[in-house]
Amino acid sequence: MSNMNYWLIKSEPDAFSIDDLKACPGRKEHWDGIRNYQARNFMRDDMRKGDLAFFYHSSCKTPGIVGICEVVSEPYPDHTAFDPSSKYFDAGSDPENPRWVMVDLRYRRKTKRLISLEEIKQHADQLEGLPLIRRGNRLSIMPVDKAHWDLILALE
DNA sequence: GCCAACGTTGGC
DNA sequence: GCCAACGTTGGC
Repeated sequence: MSNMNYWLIKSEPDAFSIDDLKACPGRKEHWDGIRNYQARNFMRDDMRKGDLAFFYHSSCKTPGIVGICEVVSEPYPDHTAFDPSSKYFDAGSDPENPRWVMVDLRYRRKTKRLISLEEIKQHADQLEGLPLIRRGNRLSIMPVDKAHWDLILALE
């Protein structure tokens, strides 16, 4: 897999944790509800089957990377946008031309320990351009350079 | 719980 | 097309 991409995806553990993903049938789940255009564009244009992603816990006691998952589908329409009863319903998403997409993610493993945001920030000089450590960052799906991926994993 | 940062909406 | 108001994210 020579031209695969690496990612970081955020999830609030109170809503959906790495353990929740692990507990899913087949250890996989569709990653619905992305309603941010920048995150959508990354997913739609650059995320492909076989890519790997850090699973990051946000809005919790110690935010950080807790595991690794794999993209196991190509991007496809997020059907929750068409469901009026869904909290992700978007009347502006036309089923003939879907506005939002999702992918399927499969649990790979947990990291040996939590790699905290605080610790990642300590290596900021070697992680230039990583959106996670940019001020005010709110991206829930972001690309991670291979070099950055390797560096962060080496902290494990 | 606070609040800074950011994205989106909508009036003009 | 500008920009104020608003809602959300997410670290602290």
